[in-house]
Amino acid sequence: MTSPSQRSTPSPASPAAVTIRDVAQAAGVHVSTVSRALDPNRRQLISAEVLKQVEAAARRLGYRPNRTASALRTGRSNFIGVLLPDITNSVFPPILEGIEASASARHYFMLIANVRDAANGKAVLERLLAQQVAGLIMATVTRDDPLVEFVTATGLPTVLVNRADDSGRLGAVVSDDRLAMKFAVDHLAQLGHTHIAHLAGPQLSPTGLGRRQGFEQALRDRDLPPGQIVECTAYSREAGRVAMQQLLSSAPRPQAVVCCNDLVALGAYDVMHAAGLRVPEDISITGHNDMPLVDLVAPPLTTVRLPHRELGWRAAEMMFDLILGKPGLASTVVLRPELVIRASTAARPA
Amino acid sequence: MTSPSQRSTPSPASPAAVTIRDVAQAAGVHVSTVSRALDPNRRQLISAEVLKQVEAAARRLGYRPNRTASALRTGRSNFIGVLLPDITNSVFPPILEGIEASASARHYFMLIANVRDAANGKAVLERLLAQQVAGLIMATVTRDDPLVEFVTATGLPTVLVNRADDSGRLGAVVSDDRLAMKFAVDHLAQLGHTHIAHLAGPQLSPTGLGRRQGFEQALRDRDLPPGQIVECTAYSREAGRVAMQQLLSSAPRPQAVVCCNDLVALGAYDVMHAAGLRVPEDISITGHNDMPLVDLVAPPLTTVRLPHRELGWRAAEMMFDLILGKPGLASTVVLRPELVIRASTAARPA
DNA sequence: GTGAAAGCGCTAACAT
DNA sequence: ATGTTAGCGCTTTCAC
Repeated sequence: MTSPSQRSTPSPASPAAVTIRDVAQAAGVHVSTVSRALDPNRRQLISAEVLKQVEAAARRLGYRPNRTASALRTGRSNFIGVLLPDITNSVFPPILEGIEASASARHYFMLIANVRDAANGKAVLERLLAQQVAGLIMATVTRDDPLVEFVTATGLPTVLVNRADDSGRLGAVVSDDRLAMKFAVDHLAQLGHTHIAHLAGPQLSPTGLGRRQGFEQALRDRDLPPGQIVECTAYSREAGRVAMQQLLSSAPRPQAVVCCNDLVALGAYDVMHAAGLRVPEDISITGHNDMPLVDLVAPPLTTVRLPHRELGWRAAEMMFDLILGKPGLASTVVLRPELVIRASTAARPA
Repeated sequence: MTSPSQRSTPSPASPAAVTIRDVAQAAGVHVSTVSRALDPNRRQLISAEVLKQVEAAARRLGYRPNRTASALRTGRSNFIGVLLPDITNSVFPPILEGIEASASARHYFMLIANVRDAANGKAVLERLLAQQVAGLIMATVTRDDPLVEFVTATGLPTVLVNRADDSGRLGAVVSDDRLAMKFAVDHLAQLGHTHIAHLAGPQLSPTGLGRRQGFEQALRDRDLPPGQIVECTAYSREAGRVAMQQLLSSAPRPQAVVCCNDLVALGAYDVMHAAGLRVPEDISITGHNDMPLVDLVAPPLTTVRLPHRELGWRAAEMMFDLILGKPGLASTVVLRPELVIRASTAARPA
């Protein structure tokens, strides 16, 4: 005869939340019957009549099952962790959207942690583990990241996205950086350029290294001479400016510059404009990522489009396969990028 | 004498997770002592010696407190819900960053729900409530949104961001849309324009209405004649194209167009280019939001910059005040935007 | 087909 | 200063 509000020790957060006990009482059945009736998978164990009564009572009382309690009891949460270096970087929102689509279809929630400083990575991961996340997606990993070791030791189902794991211990979904560079170099070569430079990303990041190697390989495949390479300190417009400045100060001036990403390419634009050089008449420029609006800058940027949403979606699907114990078919999935030709690349003057 | 692996009924998700009981046993003390020793707020109740032993045991065993269990016991989760209409819309990532900064400083996690279709809003909210979120931040609200009624009824501490609540029932943190429009109109008036039009946002959204009213008021304040107003069906480049087309087909052609956001302004660019009209020589254009890269489009867009990160941060702080039962000092916080003058606006030809 | 009972891992009275 | 005890709300054997 205990009323919902008659509970004792810890006072409920919201005033008198309705529990499964209240529903059982209202429906005149046992709590376990309510539990079964409200679970789609076990609903059929219940007689039609009782089922109806339970559902009516639940609705009438405004019953909302407490996921915290069921998670504790079953040992299964419906959370996945997502580690990002910078949510305002435009490559991540579509990746998140892909992850979210996969997760919410399974009624999972993402716990997003924006790990600005890599030194915090382990602490954040500890907090995520304390929340009993069922799996993890990491977009933060650098080469030889100690976090990979740590997360492997925990046994948490983990997949990397947008970054491969050199050690091969973790699954990953990435875009084909080498192919992307081949697309860019081939396009420039077809335009008649022979002296092609590269503004490379930080060589600590797998993408930075992969794109640089892809660039070098693509030149070799075409029998072109090795191009100048300047390493940027970051994937930013500012870093692009610095690198381009450095590139231009070294003779001879390249006919084309393949940039590790769009922001770096836009930094190169800045330096060219400041130096009175024209894109693409004096130097052709290519980017990487196809950020929103790079089709509207002057000149519209030729770049490589990555399947960002697909990247996130596939990474999440792979992680859920791991969670469900499905045999891992692929350890690294490599998705195909696409060259988008706009107006920042042009034929070499005859 | 039960070993960690000897547990019975529900098999643990990860093999033999270390519990507080294991630590207690290893340290030779009671679980409640461990609980106290590991809580910064109650640590001082424990003798230095025992404290050291407990900490050593916890570290040695790799103990990780289970937040699910403590949340169930205390009735307090460390989750906040965040409702977004579209995470790939560039205004939201910096807002999320601001929310995340506030939340993670308090050791809370965000549960982000991307509510693409407003019809799903209530279902998503139910799922969020089932997770026992301590508070909610909504960026999805339309005017007279039924969700406001629903969430008010639940009593969940809720704050709107980037959208005010017409009914005044919920706290909100917004940018000053009227002031923004005044900035834009004053700027154009100073350039000599007298015939100024507005591509308005959907009038169902609070921002769409507020900006439109701000526009009209700003014209009146300057004793300018009422301008033509075309309502866009969305805040998109495509909707901007459609609206601009409609505006140009009606005589007389305006000297300047104030757009409800940057994408709409870029849609207006498209139509102008297609019609052989020049920005700003033939028509000046202003945007709203200062999206990334609009400083690099041709011509660089004059627009209104919103303090997006601050918006998110303040909304989260307000929500946490509500959660902690602090007296709500402000129901709606209005932040000041800033006009960024670039090259899409110019003086009226004499 | 339904009920009884146990217990997930933790915290907070209440002892002592 | 530490131990005892009683649950938080739910699911899942095990009976009947």
